[in-house]
Amino acid sequence: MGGKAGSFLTAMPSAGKQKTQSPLNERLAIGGLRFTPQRQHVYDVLLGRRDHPTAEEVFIRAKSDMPDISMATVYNCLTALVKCGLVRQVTVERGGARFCPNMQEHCHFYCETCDGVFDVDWPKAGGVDLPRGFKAQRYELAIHGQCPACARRSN
Amino acid sequence: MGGKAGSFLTAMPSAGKQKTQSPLNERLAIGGLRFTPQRQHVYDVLLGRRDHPTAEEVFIRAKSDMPDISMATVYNCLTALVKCGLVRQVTVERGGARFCPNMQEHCHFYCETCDGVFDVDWPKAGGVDLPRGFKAQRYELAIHGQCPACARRSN
DNA sequence: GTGAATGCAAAACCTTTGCAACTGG
DNA sequence: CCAGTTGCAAAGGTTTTGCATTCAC
Repeated sequence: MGGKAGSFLTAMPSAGKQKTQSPLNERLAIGGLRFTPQRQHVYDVLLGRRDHPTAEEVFIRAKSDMPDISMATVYNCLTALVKCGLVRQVTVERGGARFCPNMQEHCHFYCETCDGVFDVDWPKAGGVDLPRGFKAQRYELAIHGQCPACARRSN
Repeated sequence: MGGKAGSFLTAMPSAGKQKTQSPLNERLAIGGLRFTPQRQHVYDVLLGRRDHPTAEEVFIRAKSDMPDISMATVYNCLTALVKCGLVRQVTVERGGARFCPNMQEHCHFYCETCDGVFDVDWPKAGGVDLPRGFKAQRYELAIHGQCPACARRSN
């Protein structure tokens, strides 16, 4: 709710503002999508922050550097980024979807107290015996509980 | 669930109108919630079908036997059932939340083609190394892919 | 040049809320 | 009796859509 929903994470060598727009460029092309400054910028906004912003939060951050960008375009860009495999869409129980540029195998930990979302290593995705005939493409594990800060506070 | 549409699937072992309102009854009481005919009926609707209906689908089904029930009440009942541990709320990427009266340990398989939701055994919930300090309360695994029928059709 | 993407506003969709009347314990 | 629940309608928040304009390829 009110809180900043900050979620820091495992140290990631993310680095800000690399000029390698190449991957976006090419990834979009593969999917028949066009490269636009808006898509680059939305992607940069996501890369620049390691929390898991909602579409609206992305919009606000994007707008500060690109005042004319619209909400509809942000949704369009996010959808394009998800389609070309650079961003994961994370569905939460309450509130809007969140977006995450970490494409490594991992799952999400949701703090029920502060609503923060944290990345957690999950190397062995899979490992479920599916009934015959089912074809799995993607596994998503959500863990609900309390993050260290909130757990400490409620002790 | 009553008489209408009776043709197929007399199969459900559940039997109509059982008098065992006891579990709902008690479960609600434990949480300080009241037993009402609406809550019983919404629960019956969920038990009577093994798919994973949305709130609106529950509403439509409930309304056929209880014409005065309102959407707000359906939401209220579903929330109450979730709170007292008789129903799971399942969040999907597209469309509204779905509700599932199967409380055994299992995960959900989402067919990307037909949007169907299937229960899959998942005995070993857990098995993730959480960073120090995180306290897990609940694990939810979602598997996305194609169900047998859709997989066959797209071959 | 042409179709795709943008920006804007309105619509659609899902869920919650306020409130008077009702009811379960 | 009284707090919790219902039904209704209206509001709230999120996402999509229609359309004229602009832009990437």
